[in-house]
Amino acid sequence: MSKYVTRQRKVLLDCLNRHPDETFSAQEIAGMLGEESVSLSSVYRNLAELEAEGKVRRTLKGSVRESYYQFLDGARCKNRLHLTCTQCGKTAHMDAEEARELTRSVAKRDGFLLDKTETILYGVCEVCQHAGPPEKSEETP
Amino acid sequence: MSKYVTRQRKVLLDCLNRHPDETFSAQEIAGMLGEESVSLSSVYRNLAELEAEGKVRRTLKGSVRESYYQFLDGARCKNRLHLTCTQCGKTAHMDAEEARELTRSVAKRDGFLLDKTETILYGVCEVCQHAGPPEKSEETP
DNA sequence: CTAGTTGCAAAGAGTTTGCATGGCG
DNA sequence: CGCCATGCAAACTCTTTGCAACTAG
Repeated sequence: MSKYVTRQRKVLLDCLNRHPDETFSAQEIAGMLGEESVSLSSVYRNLAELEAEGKVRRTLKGSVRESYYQFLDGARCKNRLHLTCTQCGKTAHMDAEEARELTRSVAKRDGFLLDKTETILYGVCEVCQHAGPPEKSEETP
Repeated sequence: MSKYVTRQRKVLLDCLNRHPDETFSAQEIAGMLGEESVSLSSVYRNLAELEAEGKVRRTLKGSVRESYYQFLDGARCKNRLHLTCTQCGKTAHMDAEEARELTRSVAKRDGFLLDKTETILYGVCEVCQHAGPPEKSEETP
């Protein structure tokens, strides 16, 4: 799709490459790049292109009507399932073997053909578990 | 929350009860009830209430910016994971034992604490697999 | 009668699009 | 120089909200 290598495109890709496991809204991304650097519409247009190329995944977070975009490292994501932390937003990759087992189990027991690219498992990652639950007002006395 | 039993509320609940495993957008629901029967805003307001009570789950489908609502049968969903078919939109329930195994596996191998209420596995259900892939234009010759 | 609900229309928020300008090749 | 990409602002869509009228209990 992309025929020209523009400054904006470079800045965006650079940013995504630096944050392979995180998800951001279009507005957050525009903010990270500096509002003056890339216009919001270009961010949207480029993300849409990247999504079509399979280099970026677009998800809908929580109950909000806002899209979140995540850079996909082809090699790391191949045949894996994603584990996204509902607290810090980072994504871990289930290893291929484990993913295969799950796929097999679901196929056998439920007759369900799991789609690895669409499915995301939500929960709390190791780091956040140890950090304890998010404090309600301040730290627990 | 709901203190009064209004006609609109009855109609909506009735409809949801009739379609426990399917997901619909607010507009689709309003349509099913008959536009003249319940106003769109009331549909939204009641769904929001039901969601807060945990009787309805709100998800964001595909890459669209539209919310989809699904009636949750408390008993059936307890401790289960949901398997939603990307083709027909219906949801099946992974049995409790299988869900427990998966939770355990993910905890041990990835240190990830799975959230059963948030996670939905996407894929193709048994029926749609046998029905073959969705025809592109018409039936395969 | 009183307080929760409804409907309508207007306000909001995120995303998309039309069009002129700008920049890559 | 030609065509793609950018920016801005207007257009869109889904969802929320304010407010007066309505109605369940």
